[in-house]
Amino acid sequence: MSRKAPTIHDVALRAGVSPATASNVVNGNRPVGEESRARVLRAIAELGYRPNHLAAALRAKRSRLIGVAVPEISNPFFASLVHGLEEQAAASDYELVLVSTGEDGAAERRRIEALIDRQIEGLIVVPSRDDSFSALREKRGRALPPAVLVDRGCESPGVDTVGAECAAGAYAATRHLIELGHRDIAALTPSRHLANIRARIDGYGRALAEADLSARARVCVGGQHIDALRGAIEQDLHRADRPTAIFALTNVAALAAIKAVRALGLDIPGDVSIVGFDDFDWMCALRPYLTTVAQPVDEFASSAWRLLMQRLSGAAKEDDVRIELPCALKVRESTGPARPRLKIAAGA
Amino acid sequence: MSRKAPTIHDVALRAGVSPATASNVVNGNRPVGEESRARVLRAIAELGYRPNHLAAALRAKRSRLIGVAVPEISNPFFASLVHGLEEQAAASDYELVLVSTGEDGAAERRRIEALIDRQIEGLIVVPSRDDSFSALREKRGRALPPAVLVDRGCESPGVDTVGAECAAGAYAATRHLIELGHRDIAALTPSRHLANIRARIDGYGRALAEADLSARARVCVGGQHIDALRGAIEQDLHRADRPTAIFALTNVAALAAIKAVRALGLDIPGDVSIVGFDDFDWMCALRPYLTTVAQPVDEFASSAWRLLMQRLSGAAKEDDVRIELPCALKVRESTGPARPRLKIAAGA
DNA sequence: GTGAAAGCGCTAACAT
DNA sequence: ATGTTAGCGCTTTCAC
Repeated sequence: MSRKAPTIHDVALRAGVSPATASNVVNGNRPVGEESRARVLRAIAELGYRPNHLAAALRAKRSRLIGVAVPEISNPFFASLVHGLEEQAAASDYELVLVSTGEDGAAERRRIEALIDRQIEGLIVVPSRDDSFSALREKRGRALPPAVLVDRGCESPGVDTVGAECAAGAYAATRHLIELGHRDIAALTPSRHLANIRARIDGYGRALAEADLSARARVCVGGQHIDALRGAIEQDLHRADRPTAIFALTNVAALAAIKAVRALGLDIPGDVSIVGFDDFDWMCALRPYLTTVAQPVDEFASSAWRLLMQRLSGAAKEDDVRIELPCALKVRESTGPARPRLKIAAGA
Repeated sequence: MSRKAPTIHDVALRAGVSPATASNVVNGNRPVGEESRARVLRAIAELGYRPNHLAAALRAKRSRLIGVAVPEISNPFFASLVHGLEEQAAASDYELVLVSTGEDGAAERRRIEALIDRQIEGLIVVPSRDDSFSALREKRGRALPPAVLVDRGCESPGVDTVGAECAAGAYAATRHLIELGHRDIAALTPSRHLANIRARIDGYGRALAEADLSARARVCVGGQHIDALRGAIEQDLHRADRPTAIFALTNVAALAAIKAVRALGLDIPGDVSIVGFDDFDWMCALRPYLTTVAQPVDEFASSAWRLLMQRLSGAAKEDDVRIELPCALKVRESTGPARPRLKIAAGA
């Protein structure tokens, strides 16, 4: 270790000016004369001075830190979201403090409170439950920083939100399946507790209803874990009146559905068609390329960032802003015409 | 906005003790009497006091912030790494500040310096180049926090590193291909500039050499971008003596190889076998399940964290610690026996 | 345009 | 076991 890092005081000393002036050179808060500026700059270079953001943040009450909380970083959807947010942060001279909540309410609250205790200026959250944020506010009173909820909790009062038109996306996907002649279409979902999931179920239900298929609606709820999801849909697939198509309501559900169908030796889309949710590279690498409802995740990130910056600048109006972005149905190879069911597992 | 948040001073006042005692209750730095402790705790609850980590960090010179820099968050390998690190952080009462460097040296330096200016206590980096860290140290002198390099730069002096036994992994993969009868095995890689990639190339070369196939070695360098990679290997695939197997040295290269092979209407593994690198869920969802060299990414995270914590506690010895974890060859469906080449694109 | 002085909220000496 | 004091490094009044 060399001697301790130079402070702005050292810079000021060496430049023969006051700390205030040195500070003003570093972060142009006030105009500084040609002469002084040059000397300060020189001193900075000579000393290798670097500002201490912590101290600046404490004094100015601006940490330039944004807290980000997602349920699970390795989920490609959330990973893409974080990626987009990081890009925005880098461009606006902010840093991201990232926590993972694991779809667990208690852990979520602890992690988000840790973020707040660190004086983050704003919060971007994919909550584990729709009411997570309201619950948090109840606990913390008005001491919450500006926040934007993404993907989930899109009806939460008192906070801006960004989500997708899930009902429309799900409707389009289900229509697609119906037009292919499917009449037994199962929806596979981790839970029914999230509004965005319920919107997907609604879209699915509406498409069925329009085709007079309401009686055949079946929503298979499999839980968060992929193995549980897979087990749940596998049971359904074992029935004599097994579905000829599965609409997976999340990307994890899609993976589970694929594995279940494979495990039973059924062909995609020959025996069972599959529509997934979300979209990323690996979905169109291996066969069959997955038909899916793509959410505009990059726009999620940029919209959430924009909303948050507006709140931080105080330029936002009182009302909560609700952004709903359209989904896009990507028809690829995992969906095909319905065929009469054969007995399953009748050999290779 | 309600009135400003209570400080530890307010707590002390209300509990009728000194700020020091209140502080000691909050973060058990020194023992506190039963009586005082109870009153402080009550004051904290009544006031809804929350400590300001920024101020604590400034004073104690311990930010409990760890900087993490990865080339690209949405790459599933890095996403898993970050996920693992976040788990460790949550368990040790640290927070992660995450930046993305985009495989770009200049951006990397800027982002990492931003991290340092925020007084992070330690740094976990997947550098964009093997010498990134040395270059950084040159610029910043000894003012660098303890750091651990993961995956890349594993020979950098003056810093602990965690990586995989890439040469052994690549050797095993290539042997596997050779045992299947392949003699024209192309290696596809984004670049040759990273030591871990070179180790993979070495392992590949050694296996070829042992089988007297050195003359047929071909390393196809395609660049960072997936389309470029794909174009590069597609060219190779167009040649009359096209490879019957491709060993993709990264997960992005694997994706590119698959797309290229598909685009030419070739069958995997019938016409071309493929071995990938890294391992994650989607690799064994769609067909054919990808044969791959799996790196122990969770162990990367836990080892890196452990090393960093040791440095932070001062318990580490002087010497750089080098951890090399074994890879595992996962033989699945994308590799099969070599078949004589037929003319390509001869119709459906 | 510049400087002096006063803290931001907290913890670490040094007392007792 | 507890209190008193003095800052951490910075920015911001308030003067000039």
